[in-house]
Amino acid sequence: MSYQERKGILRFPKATFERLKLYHAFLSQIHAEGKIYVLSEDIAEMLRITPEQVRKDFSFLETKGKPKVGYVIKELLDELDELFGTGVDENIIIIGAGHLGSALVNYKGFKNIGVRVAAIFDNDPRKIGTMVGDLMVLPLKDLSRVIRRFKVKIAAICVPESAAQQVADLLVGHGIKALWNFSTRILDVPPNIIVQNEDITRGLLGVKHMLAESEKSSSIDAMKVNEG
Amino acid sequence: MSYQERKGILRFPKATFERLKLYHAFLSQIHAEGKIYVLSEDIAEMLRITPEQVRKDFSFLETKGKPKVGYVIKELLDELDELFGTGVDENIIIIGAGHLGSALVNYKGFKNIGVRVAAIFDNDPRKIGTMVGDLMVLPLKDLSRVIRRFKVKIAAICVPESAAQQVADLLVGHGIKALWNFSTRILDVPPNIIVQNEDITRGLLGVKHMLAESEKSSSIDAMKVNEG
DNA sequence: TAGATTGTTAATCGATTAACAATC
DNA sequence: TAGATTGTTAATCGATTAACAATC
Repeated sequence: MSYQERKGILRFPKATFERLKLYHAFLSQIHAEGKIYVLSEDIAEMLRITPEQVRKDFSFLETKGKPKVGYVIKELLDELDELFGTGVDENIIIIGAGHLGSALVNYKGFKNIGVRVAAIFDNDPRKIGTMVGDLMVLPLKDLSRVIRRFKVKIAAICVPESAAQQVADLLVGHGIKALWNFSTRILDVPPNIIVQNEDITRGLLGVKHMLAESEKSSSIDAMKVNEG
Repeated sequence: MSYQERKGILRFPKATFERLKLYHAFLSQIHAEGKIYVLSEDIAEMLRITPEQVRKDFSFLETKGKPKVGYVIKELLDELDELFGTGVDENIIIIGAGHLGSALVNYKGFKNIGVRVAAIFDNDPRKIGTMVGDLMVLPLKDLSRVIRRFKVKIAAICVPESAAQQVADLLVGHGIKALWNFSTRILDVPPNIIVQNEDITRGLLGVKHMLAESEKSSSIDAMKVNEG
């Protein structure tokens, strides 16, 4: 029985799921460094959580550790890879060929999580036809064709805030299921559409706040914040 | 008594603080559209939470609403602006003049949250001296001078994963207090250093997972995920 | 074996939801 | 006034932490 099938039954607490993504990142890292085993203590230290939390989270997985030895990194990683479907490639499109859109096209990390950029779009005639990385910038009229051809379900919105809602409407109209929103705009879309807000200013607001706090009191814990 | 002073006493639950950032974004939006009042119901709908949650969160603020009228948008916004210190400018630096670093330099949203990019650095001789937006790419040897001169506390890490830890060590060595980490690397830094992980692949992992879930069951709620 | 580490259950803590009185 | 909406307290739910037995 695969994870896909089991998932309906075996559910993770939301908080656990968020941390599983971090474990995945850290485990990939130390696996690449050639490490074989890892202790809950090692993971906890890097992620600034407790070892108990790590073990509790892992108790939702099938991988088991050995007392005094820890967990086999590869085993955890394989289970998480299957859980996150990093092997199953998903085609995404990017709307907006500005700085951010271009950065995404050239982003190297997608292959690790089973994501591929199928196309990039813009409505500026001066950008259409130019190359961004390996891709030629397409006009929005090609949207429908590309979405159908590559079975695209996820679209990244990299347009100015003023155009974000309009673009979201257009994408939803063409059957896009999930919006990866890099604009600061809070999007208004039907409830069945997944929205992942990636507005980076929000992270910085938190940092500014923590800095202000730490300047007053020197005893600060839990200052490592992770997205997710 | 200002918020800065009060903050030590008046604490927000962490979950509330995260939502306050979203309220701030949404309120900015409708304020710009010229709206004067807002109901907890309106906010809840856009943010995919409940009106009760909104009112509960607002109960930690000083701004009060009026039954049947709602909240004065400007009043909420002013309080949140003060709370987040969006008026107090903070200088940040960017390490890595690749696609992402350049996108950040050109990012328009910083001014809304009181952040200014003071400089961008790279160690590639071919990039040093070139212009990125209004800034000239500086060599890392200028780091110390710039940090002191602009009282920089926050640094964005936009270098490849392989260089991220090294860059983090360098920055911490120069007195940087908060790392805004765009690499996929989980950084190992002293506990008094604030780390905000902005690795975007993590958001996409969640989206892929939700898509897989929604393909099995059609009754899905809580699918709008916000960074924080 | 003794000591270290895992895995799990129980206790605590924090966050959300429900209920409802107050008020416009 | 009646109805809608806020603000707050109490009840529920979920997540973290503590405790500790199992095991290598």
